[in-house]
Amino acid sequence: MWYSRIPMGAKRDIKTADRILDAAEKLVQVRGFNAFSYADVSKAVGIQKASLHHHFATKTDLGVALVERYRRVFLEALAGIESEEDAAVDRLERYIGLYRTVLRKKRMCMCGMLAADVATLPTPMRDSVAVFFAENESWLTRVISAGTSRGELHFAGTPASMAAFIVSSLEGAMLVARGRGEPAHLDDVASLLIANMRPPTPSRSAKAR
Amino acid sequence: MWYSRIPMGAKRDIKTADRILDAAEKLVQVRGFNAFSYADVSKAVGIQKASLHHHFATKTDLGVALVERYRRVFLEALAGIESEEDAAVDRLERYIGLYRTVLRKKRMCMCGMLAADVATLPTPMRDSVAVFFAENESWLTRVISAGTSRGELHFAGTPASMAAFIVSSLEGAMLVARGRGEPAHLDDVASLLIANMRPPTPSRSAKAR
DNA sequence: GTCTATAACGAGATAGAC
DNA sequence: GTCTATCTCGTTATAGAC
Repeated sequence: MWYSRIPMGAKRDIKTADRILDAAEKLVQVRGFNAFSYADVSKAVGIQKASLHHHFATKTDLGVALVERYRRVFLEALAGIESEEDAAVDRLERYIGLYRTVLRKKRMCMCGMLAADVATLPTPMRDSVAVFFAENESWLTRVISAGTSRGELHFAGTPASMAAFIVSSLEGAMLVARGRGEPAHLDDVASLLIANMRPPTPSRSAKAR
Repeated sequence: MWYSRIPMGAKRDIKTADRILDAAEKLVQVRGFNAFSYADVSKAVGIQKASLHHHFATKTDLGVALVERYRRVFLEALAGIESEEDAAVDRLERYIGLYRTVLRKKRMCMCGMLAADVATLPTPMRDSVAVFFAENESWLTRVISAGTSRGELHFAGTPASMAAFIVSSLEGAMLVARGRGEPAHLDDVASLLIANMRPPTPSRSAKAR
């Protein structure tokens, strides 16, 4: 009896919870945490409002689950990049690609969005958002350190400060791209970012002097 | 009769409207457009909710007035910088100072905030936000063009693309600073930004090769 | 121009049947 | 696990007295 009910029930539960998370994630990325409601999620998932509370008792619970899943998925993507690319520039291009993919779906980075909403967020969500940025900078610092020591990158400042700089530039580029209504803005910023980190090519740097 | 009433009435009207705008501006910069209410403004200004509607009939009207005033004040600040500083780097430092001042008050750039809320904004607000960024980039492009032609700046890319890059970096730095709960983040990004735009000093660039 | 009072609606959340 | 029904509160906005 129990052995037939629990696994099935658990499976269904997980699936519905994920569908809720998917819908809520999109809503947060497009509208922000304060501008979506259980009614919106209800419509998107095709389930009644009250049923949502069975999976996520409060909006805070839903929000915390949302950020934690986002962080986990992002970290997995970073690990994938590191295993697939060797050159620092290629790794950075792939990193930028993550942002591009989000913006192409007309969304903002979820944690960038939540950073704007930070004053109104429940504390556990706020903390998790801070960790997201710390994790990003930490990964980038490692990639950049390896790149500089191999002479693949060149810039003023430390790898850690450049890592922080990259996160800010890309988050800002997404934000401004939305504000200007011009998705291509992110591409322009990304190009310039990479261009200014490449080691000087003897033939080209002639123009500067 | 009319000559004594109209000027007085008009004066009082403007003053209250400005107090409302001040309170609402702060609320938008801290919480976002969807996370503040007429009740919040009412409390801050010390006037009843219904009275607010006399000055700004709808929240959309208030929002449009808010962005337009913000743009105007910002443009005046930019004009002031241009008249007080000559060197490109000094002008850029002063420009960055505008962002620093906002963040020190624990606020986000209003248009950066509204860029996050863009999907939920009434169209006239959205348009005005887009113009804010265009105006910023246009001013920066002029400053950077002058700086590069005088040899005060050095970087890969065009003045216009660097202007867009600077706006994105600073908006992103404010956003991430809030998300991380570390106001100093903006200073770090600003330092690196300037450092990577300075022309190469012969003695120091020795380290690179 | 400001007030009190209230309308009309949507939010997050709960109770309890199935 | 999902449903219907309902509660309570906060939201934007209006009516009309002063």
